Amino acid sequence: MESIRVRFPPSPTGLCHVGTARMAILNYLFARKHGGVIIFRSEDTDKERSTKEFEEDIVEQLHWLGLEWDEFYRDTELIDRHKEALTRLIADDKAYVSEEEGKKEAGTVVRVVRFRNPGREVTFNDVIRGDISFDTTELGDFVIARSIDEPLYNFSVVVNDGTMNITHVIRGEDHISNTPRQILIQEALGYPRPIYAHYPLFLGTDRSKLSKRTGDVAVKSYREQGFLPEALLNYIAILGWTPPSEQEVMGREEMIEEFDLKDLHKSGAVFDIEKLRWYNRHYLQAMPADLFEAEAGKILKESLKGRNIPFDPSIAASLVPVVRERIAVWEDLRIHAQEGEYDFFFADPASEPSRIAQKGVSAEDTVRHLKSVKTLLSEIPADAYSDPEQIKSAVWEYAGAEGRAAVLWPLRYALTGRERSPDPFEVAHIIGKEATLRRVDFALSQLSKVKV
RNA sequence: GGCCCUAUCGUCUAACGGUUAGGACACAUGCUUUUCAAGCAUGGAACCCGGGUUCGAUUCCCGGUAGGGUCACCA
Repeated sequence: MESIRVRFPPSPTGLCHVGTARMAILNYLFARKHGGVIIFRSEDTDKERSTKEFEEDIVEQLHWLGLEWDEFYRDTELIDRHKEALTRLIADDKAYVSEEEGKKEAGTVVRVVRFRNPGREVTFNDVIRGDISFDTTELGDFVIARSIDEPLYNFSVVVNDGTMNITHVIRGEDHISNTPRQILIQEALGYPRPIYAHYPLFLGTDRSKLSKRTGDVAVKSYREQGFLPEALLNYIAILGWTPPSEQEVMGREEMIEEFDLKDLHKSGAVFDIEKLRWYNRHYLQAMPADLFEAEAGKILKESLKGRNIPFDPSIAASLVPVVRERIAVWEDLRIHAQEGEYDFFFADPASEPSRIAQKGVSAEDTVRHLKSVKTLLSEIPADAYSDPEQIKSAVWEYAGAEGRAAVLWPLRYALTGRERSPDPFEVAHIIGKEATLRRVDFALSQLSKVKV
């Protein structure tokens, strides 16, 4: 077979959505697998709805996902070849100019170009679905151009695909019903028929076509929420495709290696954000520590600033493992940070006296425990705080003897001022000996107030 | 409504006539160094219905039902 040529033909009438991304990903994997050429073609035929901004967004988001292409075109810049084809069709009497009432404004007369439909059955083979047949007589002499200068989508794609020697048309099944009329035009123009593969659409949670109504669809919005491109790429590719290895987590190269159109599914799949989050957590775990630290630090710093809490980069650095196991998406960290979940790492908490004691444990016992713990913690050298295990072993025997909850809860609360937090040893390790002892002292002073 | 497509746990899926119908996400319970998170273990959870074909159908065929897509001078 001659070399493979595929296309990404988004229409720039909206932000890049996950459906656009999927179309690009599937074409990309296929082309790269076979060493083919990828053509990005902005289908801006509809001048009223198409904008430069949308086109830029699509290009930007696809690049963000790590996709590339070899050639770039805009449909409107291809008008000469559309006109040539249209003229030829009319000259051959395969299309004709028709004067009729304008649909947009009643009473006006327009001259549209209609395709002379031979009216026969069209059967085409779809790699994913097998043979599909349509009786095209019901289509009638459909309109292919508003005027000689304004070709319509179904006409211009055929000319574009034909003149660009596209060999494989891989697109969503919403185009199945366009295929027979495109084939008719294609045959009238004498272009070879490409190989078709129509994959099913992503579904929203209500099982209808995924749209703004049924879920978040803009790639940009996932990006802003802090999803990683690898995660989105992996999830979108795998949803509706089972590679031979049946692996779910795969990087780009691995996916290219395994890709085959035949393995695409025939039925639609619900786009599940929970599973996407799971993928994202996975890729966040795999992220190099320094990159993770940079991003996490940025978010923490920004959040702390709003509450006038001093940011300490070295503390932020040691927070990497703590944060890493608590978030699936960067947005989670933003929310947690905003709720003050990490404030105590950077500034002493204002412990509520009434919450220091573990439920059911008296203030007297709690004071006794905290004092003992303080002694134990002050006896170990400051550099032992570099290892949470050493802190733990200093206190562990005592806690075991007196009741872990009774001892450890007040310690943890004294250090964090929160009902929920990482364990006290991890916290002590991060804030260091000095702050640890200071916070225990403060809790003790708070308790003395409540005792009266 | 016409035409086209589809049909396994809540969701994503495996199975290519014979399986205790497998896995992942989510969920529930338990465990681990109080709480939270993570991790680990365990558990509940599916073959749309009816006819055929066959010794035997989740699997093949037909019909029904349900869901989706599409019916523009949008793409």
